[in-house]
Amino acid sequence: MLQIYNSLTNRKEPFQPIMPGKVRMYVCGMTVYDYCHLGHARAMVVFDMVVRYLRAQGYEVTYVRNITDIDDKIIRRAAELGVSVQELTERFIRAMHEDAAALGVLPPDHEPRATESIDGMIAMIQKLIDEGYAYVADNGDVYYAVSRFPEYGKLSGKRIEDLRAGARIEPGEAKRDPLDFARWKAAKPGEPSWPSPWGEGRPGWHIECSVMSTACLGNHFDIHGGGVDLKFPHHENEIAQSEAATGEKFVNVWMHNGHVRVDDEKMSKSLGNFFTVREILAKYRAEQVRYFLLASHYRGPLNYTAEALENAGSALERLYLALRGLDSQQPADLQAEPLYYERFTAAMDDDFNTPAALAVLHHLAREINRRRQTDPLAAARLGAILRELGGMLGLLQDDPERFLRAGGSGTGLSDDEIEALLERRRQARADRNFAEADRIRDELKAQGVIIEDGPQGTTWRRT
RNA sequence: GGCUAGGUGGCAGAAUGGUCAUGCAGCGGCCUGCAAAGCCGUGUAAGCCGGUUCGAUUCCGGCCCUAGCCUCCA
Repeated sequence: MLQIYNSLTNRKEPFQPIMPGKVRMYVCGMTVYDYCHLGHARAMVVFDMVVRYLRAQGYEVTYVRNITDIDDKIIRRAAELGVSVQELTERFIRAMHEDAAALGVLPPDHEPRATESIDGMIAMIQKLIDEGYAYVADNGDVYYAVSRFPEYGKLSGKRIEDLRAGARIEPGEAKRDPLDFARWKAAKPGEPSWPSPWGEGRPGWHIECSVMSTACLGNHFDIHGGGVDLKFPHHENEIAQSEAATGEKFVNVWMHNGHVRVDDEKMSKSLGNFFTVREILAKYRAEQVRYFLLASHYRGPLNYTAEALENAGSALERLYLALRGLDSQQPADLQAEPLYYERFTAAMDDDFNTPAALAVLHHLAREINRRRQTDPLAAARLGAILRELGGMLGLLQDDPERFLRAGGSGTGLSDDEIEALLERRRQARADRNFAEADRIRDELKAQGVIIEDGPQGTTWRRT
């Protein structure tokens, strides 16, 4: 039975979909004004893993991940770069899709954009005004009246009094209460704007997620995810808006992934200590990065270090080495070796414990290596299971030989050149000229090629 | 200051009231012409102080420390 840690109740709960066999899930995507950094990548990979596992367990999943393509930072960035808001957002949406694909992140079923949901936002804001949850201020802004929603703070565990003590009102705002937040911002000159019953303007943050999620998934759905930094105020405000507007419970299970850190500090744009996915992929293999992201539990912090990335690469290489040379035509019969499948499932059912699930993959690799000489058929069957379970994590889907020969760092030698050197070495070994054979091996090693002499001949891989 | 996580071996990182995590690195052995890969074996642990218990890394309390949120953020 799948247990998921619910941020709303702060404990693990058995997962019960609203509609049997179906899961409706929404995850907050990016605000597209720059390239994805590793923190964004973590969120994408973590929830991709969740979707893959749910599907592998037989659930029919509808997965929505939005794009926020209008907000203050986007407007500012476009102005800085001297391009239109649309040019800017298109550029970074394309980049985000490239990064996601590289990391093995499947496209969501729906990817709504804020700018395509303005009508829905206006409708929801109007509803909030009609119901008394929002008001039009003197300056033309529309604010949500937090005091009207008694359950405000239930997700983040905050009390309204505490929040009010630290809250402040920015110049130019016309809130009745410091906690109130803008739902519609009156247009300023030169900014993108849309017509509304309250005049030209643009939506405030938070409303787009309430609108896009309920539009795609209904007023009440199963899972809502995002980084922990969105818990407050973003998700708190989403609940306040959605439940006030629809009168229904919004989301059953809230899932929050932990931060990526650098030197024990949160990786973030404002601290400037971030690494973009592009920078990282220039140095490390995409699947290695994915392994790294899944090698610690999704709710915990994840420290970014070169050592950890290299460690992930070695661990992944071990799994591919186990798969190399096996008969890949064997079907994956998970029930044939129930021990591994049961342990894998037990790990994943425990709030998506991917580190424990990866340990099961390594147990499989060891068993394959033990048996590959004495019982190749059994080894191949275990290999099929290893690939199948790896697939549930979005790993091990590459051809092992291809993966190992590709290596991480580029080498100057082409495949043909390597093969030619290996042929010369074969001859040298046949002549028992080991000095020459070793010289060629050292030459290859200097070029980043590791060779292995086995019973079936010599194999090679790039480091 | 308020709220929330957490402090595990050389590093990363799980589970667990008494027995193996796992990976990387180390050491010994096997295999190999020598390597590599692999297999076998092995060492290293639980922030500090109390308490509960036959027994605690695991439960409870206090303290110390770290991170996050409280303002834009995945």
